[in-house]
Amino acid sequence: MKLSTKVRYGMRAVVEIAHSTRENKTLTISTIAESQQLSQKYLESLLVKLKKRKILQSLRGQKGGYLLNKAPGDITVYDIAEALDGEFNLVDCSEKGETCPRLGQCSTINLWTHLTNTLVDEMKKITISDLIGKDSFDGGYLGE
Amino acid sequence: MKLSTKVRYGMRAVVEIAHSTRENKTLTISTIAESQQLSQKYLESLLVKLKKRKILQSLRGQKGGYLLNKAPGDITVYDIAEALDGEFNLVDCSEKGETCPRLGQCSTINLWTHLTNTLVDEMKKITISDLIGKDSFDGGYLGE
DNA sequence: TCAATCCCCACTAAAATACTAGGGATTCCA
DNA sequence: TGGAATCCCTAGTATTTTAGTGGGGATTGA
Repeated sequence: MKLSTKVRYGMRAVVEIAHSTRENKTLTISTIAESQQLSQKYLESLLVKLKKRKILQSLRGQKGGYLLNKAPGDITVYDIAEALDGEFNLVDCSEKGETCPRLGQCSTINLWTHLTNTLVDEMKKITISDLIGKDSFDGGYLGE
Repeated sequence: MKLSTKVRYGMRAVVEIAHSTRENKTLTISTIAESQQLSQKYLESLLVKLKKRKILQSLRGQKGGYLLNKAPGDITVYDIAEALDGEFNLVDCSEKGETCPRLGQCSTINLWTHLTNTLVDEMKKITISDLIGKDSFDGGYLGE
């Protein structure tokens, strides 16, 4: 069970854009694609999804590029993961339709939803601020 | 990102075996395979892994079958997940080798390890007791 | 002797992931 | 008006992971 590369690329792209936005600059697809070593086309497909979820905004034209659409503190890790991978769930909903013939009621489904919630809650607590603030680099919220 | 069927099947199998062990009975592969609707061969491959990790024990011969090898309270959800899917990690270790050329030091790797730890810690807190105790069925630790 | 685990292997099928590639429209600054 | 950028939609491929299926023979113990 691995996190998709989409989410990892997307997260790093948002972090890059956040730094740039802080300096009132836009960031172009080609710039990000180069720094992350992936194709412009593929990256574009990710950024479009993030824009649809209002996480990013974009400007067209010669001085165009991407910007954050919200304050870094208002963008959670979950927002980004959901935008790129869809709703987060460790098991498919169809599982709920299954019944455990031996136990009458399957006790494991509660376990999976509990674990899903644990992870989702944590992802919702962490924002882009936590990732770009200087404090976070050494000993902050996510530090060792 | 979904939990593998291995872990789901394996967890249910262990729960079944736990119930059976409580009554001092062994449980055969064929019995479990029937109740879970999967092939004996495939189930066998899962149970063998669980046995290697000392989660289960088995008896051969005519009255053979599977039993828990530990008290239910000593078997965590993580033990089972790790036995069947390998070490749990939301990102591959190779990620650590990557460096983010723009930021000097990539801040997202800490995020992924943090989330991995969050989930692993939670899985280690929950044991088979939590799943088979009558209390857990309504309003217990995992109830809802 | 028979019912069970044990152990090892080879193979397939299906699904998800991770891209690649192309093309044309629109916008906006210089 | 030209060029640099996003926008938008589509089709396809390649790789990897997951999820199994199937066979065969050895060992154990009531």
